[in-house]
Amino acid sequence: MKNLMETLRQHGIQPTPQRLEVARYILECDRHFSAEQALSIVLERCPTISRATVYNTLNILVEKGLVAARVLTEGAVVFDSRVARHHHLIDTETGEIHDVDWGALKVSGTRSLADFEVQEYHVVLKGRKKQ
Amino acid sequence: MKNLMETLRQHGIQPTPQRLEVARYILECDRHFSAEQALSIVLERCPTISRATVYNTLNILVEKGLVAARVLTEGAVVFDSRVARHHHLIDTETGEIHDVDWGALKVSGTRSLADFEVQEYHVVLKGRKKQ
DNA sequence: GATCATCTTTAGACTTAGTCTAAGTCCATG
DNA sequence: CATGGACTTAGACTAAGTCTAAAGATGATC
Ligand SMILES: [Mn+2]
Ligand SMILES: [Mn+2]
Ligand SMILES: [Zn+2]
Ligand SMILES: [Zn+2]
Repeated sequence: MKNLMETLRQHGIQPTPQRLEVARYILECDRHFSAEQALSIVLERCPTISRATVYNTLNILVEKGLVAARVLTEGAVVFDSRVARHHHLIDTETGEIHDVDWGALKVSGTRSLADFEVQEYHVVLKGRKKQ
Repeated sequence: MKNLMETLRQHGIQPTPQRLEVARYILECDRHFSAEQALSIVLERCPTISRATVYNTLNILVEKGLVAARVLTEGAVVFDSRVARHHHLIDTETGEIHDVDWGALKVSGTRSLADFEVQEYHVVLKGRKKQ
């Protein structure tokens, strides 16, 4: 959607060609992707981009709140272009990660955790498609 | 507690000296530990044990239900000697992982997730100690 | 427009967690 | 004693990610 360059600027990120390619990938791709996935696709359009730049860019985007980094499965951090809070369901057969709307689940008790101040939480579900 | 050798046998695991050392570590250590942590401590008592054996043993213990493997933070799978279901709270300042009793939180809505059959779920909370 | 500082990118080395392999050890059984 | 199975070992290998040092681009200032 809307001007990528503008979006980056509004978030205080200098829009370089490399950063724009990474950001473009995020808009076009699956919601959840790893840094290595992003790297290999961005490389097709921008054959000289370095691994370091892709990782740096993703980390900047996380820092500035444009994507979220989530630790859901083994092996690689997953970047999530949906930053609004929601839960995740992992298909135990395929490994696919599905979003679960925040409103679909209700968690109670988080306010009463003894001497901890809870800043955020989310539910990680595992299951499989019916049938 | 109780005879380690017996426990392994009861779970269908051949109790070798190396496996007993790994199991002993689990009983004595922090509840949540990484494979590399286990390796470096077990090495002190059993200086020729190999990395492969420690990883293999941990994986067998998981398979047989004696410990649980959890993906909670970046960087390494965490093994959890408390296998009964519970939630986790990650201290954002120290990185420490704390257990939250299953009964302390209530999650509703997991049964009504459209075409998914939920097999298990847990809540991952982030926060910090009050004060 | 030339100068200089700062920001950014690059290739590749490096690190860490984890897996794999091939050879060797240690039984048990015939 | 021979064979086989289960187990361990060292070390090579892989994959994700970080770091570095040098080169390149940008931008403010004169
Ligand atoms: Mn790995
Ligand atoms: Mn790493
Ligand atoms: Zn998501
Ligand atoms: Zn736990």
